[in-house]
This record gives sequence, C-alpha cells and structure tokens, in this order.
Amino acid sequence: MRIATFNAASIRARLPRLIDWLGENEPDVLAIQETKVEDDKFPREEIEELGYEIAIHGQKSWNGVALLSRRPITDVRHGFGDELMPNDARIIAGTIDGLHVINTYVPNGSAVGSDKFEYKLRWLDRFKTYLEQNYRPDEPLIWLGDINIAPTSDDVYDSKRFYGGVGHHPEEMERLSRILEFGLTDLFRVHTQGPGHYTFWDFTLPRGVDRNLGWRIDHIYATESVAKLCTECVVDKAARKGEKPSDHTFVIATLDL
DNA sequence: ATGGTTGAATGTCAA
Repeated sequence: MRIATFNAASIRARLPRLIDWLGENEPDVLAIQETKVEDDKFPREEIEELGYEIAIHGQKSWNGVALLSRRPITDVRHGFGDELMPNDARIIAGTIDGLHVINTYVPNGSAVGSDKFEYKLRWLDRFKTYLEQNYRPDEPLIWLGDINIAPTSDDVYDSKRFYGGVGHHPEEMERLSRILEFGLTDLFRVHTQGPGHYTFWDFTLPRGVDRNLGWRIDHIYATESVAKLCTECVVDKAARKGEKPSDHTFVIATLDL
C-alpha cells in the first residue's frame, strides 16, 4: 500500500495538477488538506472517475480535509466528535483495509502570542486526547497531514532564525512530542536523516524552491505495527515546480501491507 | 529590505 499526504491550498485551484499526479502516481490513499471548499462544491466526480472513493469534511473559504482511497473507507469520523471546536474542518478519519487513517490540518498559529497561536496549542492538546479516546497504540494506525510544525533544527532551512517563531516553537514541539508518546513514529525519519528535506516552500520567497528555502511540516506517523512495514517514505519535490503549484508538495509512504 | 505570492471572495483575511 502507498499512502500520501498533500496540502492542496484549494482543491479547485489544484484540480488539473492533482488529477495528473494521481494518474502518474496511483497512490492507494491520499490525504488532502486545505481543500477550501464546502462539501457540495467539492469536485467529486472528477476524482471518482479515477477510481477513488472520497470522504470529505469541508467548510467555506478555509481549512477542509479529504480522504481519497482506492479501497472502501469505513467508520468515517469528522472532527473531534464534540462541540469544543466545532467551527473548523481540520480532521477526517476512516478505516481502510483494517488500517486506521487520520488526516489532519493542524492550525497554522499565525504568530506567537496571538489568539490563533494559543488555539494551535489547545488544538494539539485536544488531538492527543482524541487519539487516546478513539484508538489504541497496538492497532495499525497512520496519522498524516499538514502538521504545521518543523519539529527539529533539520526540518527548516534556517533553524536559528526561525526558532521560537510560529511553526518552530518549543511549545509546539513539546506538544507534538507528547502526542507521539501515544506510540507514533515519523516514517520519513525512519529512512532519511539530515537537513534539506522539505515539504513546503513559501510562495513569497523569490526562487525559494530552487534555493530550497523550505520547511518539513507535512508528516506521516504510524504505530509500531505499521512502521515496521514501511519500506520507503519520500517527498515528491518535482510536484512543487511547474505551473500553478501548491506551496506544499506530496509525501508518500510505501507500506508492505 | 519588514517586502513578496496565492486563493477565496470581492473586503481583506489567511497562509
């Protein structure tokens, strides 16, 4: 099984490129974030024609997540399942061939000290509880998506400059590491060490992709039973280039499953 | 140098 994650920065703006990528790569599962569309306006048919089943959790203008799968998706869950944070579409989860898949768009946080940053920290705390309430570490489980945290100095192009800022703040790193105590392994780091491997490059930096001024903030985590079956985990940097790309690109994990 | 780009929506916010 190959399972991938992609922040589309609008599913409608990215649809032609997404269709091409799906045709060329044929992943079994794709988790999409920032679809930025209400459910009744989601381009369902174009994707279903490629043989994918779709589960979506969207809203107007912002956020929005989707799961695409060539195999049936069962036990679909939207959001945290309570009314604590009801107004943003950031989580969709389902079960595919016995594998629990949780796709999240973690809040960006805007700026350290802002209300949005406090919300990001609370959201990460709530997500830890969500995991514990709904899943067990001895189950096959993947958590993937736009995590919006570069967790180590190797995960951003200028760690000294950005350390303490949003996306590379010790409070974010601490909360992420507490989530991972559930029993989750960062699949990309199982196979590849060192700096320079990124998944997001800011639109506003001139030639930022060529200069590799990026961040590794899109992650694929797995419980032990799945992590030991992971034979490869790669970033498709080429998909960040060309006409009308997203500012993120795809991360793909191959599982011997 | 405190900019720059993109998308949703048509103001301006969010990233």
